[in-house]
Amino acid sequence: MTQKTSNYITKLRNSKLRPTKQRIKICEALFDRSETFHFTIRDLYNLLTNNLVHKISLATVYNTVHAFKNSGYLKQINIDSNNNYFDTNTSHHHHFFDETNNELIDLKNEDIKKIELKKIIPGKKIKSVEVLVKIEPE
Amino acid sequence: MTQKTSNYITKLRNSKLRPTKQRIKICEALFDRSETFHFTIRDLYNLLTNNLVHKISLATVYNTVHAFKNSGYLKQINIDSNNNYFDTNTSHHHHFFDETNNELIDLKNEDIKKIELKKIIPGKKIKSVEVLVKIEPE
DNA sequence: ACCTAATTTATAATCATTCTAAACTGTAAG
DNA sequence: CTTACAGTTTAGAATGATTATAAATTAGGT
Repeated sequence: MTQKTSNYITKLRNSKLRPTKQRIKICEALFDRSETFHFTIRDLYNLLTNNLVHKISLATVYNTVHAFKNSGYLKQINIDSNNNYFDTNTSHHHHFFDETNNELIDLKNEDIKKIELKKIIPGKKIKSVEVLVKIEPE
Repeated sequence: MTQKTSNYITKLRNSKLRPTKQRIKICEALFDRSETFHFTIRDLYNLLTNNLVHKISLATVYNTVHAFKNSGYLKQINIDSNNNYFDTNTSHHHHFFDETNNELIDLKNEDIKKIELKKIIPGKKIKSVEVLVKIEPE
């Protein structure tokens, strides 16, 4: 077994999932990359079923992606109600979004000046601060 | 005809919509308010059909809200894929979102220190910068 | 190799949203 | 004031994403 595969098995076990053939294939599609990967469930499903002999059902893709999201191995990005994206970059960061081609680009936390709020909500604490920068051709 | 009603008719005409009974009712529900109103289409539909004798169809609510969004009289707020909100506050501002009760709170642009990006995308210009602050009980 | 609980899968169900086409209405011309 | 017609409303159908179901299959321990 390769180092990569045993790494996937660890991720799966940490997500309370047994390492099955289908889930390993999903891990390969998601994590065997040099760049971060922004995708919709449909993107991932198409990628998996176009390239592989053994089909993986849509339900399994949904279940596995959501388990990884819940265990912190994937981040969900909220752009708008039409596009539900996930991100393999789980560090604290933000995004550019180009609506002309639905392209997402990471904006590293250090590439944005610290966000300072002058307003607080009594009885509430801040859970997260997300910035979305929409861009368009010049 | 009241001042308010003629204001609604102006909004409708500017949105390329004829002022019909249904659309005036929708305007009253949306714009006859002292505070900004955050709502989903379903919220608005329930509000309209619970309180009024004459029913308004869901399709008309969708059509009218989207026309107002396109003409700039409403702003769409992207929280997550489950909740598609609209906002009667069309000024440049941001939001707090409390997931425990799905409550949205405005964060005025002057209540946040100017956001400065150290990264640019060649060939692209910035269209909008949206900040979403998720909060939770302390 | 067996047992059992977890998993996969096709399919159905659900939910938000959009589409459709027939009935209705606002508007402007006569 | 009436008419004509394009715009509007509406119920219901269609769509598309997501979730649920339940029967067949599989993983992991004994």
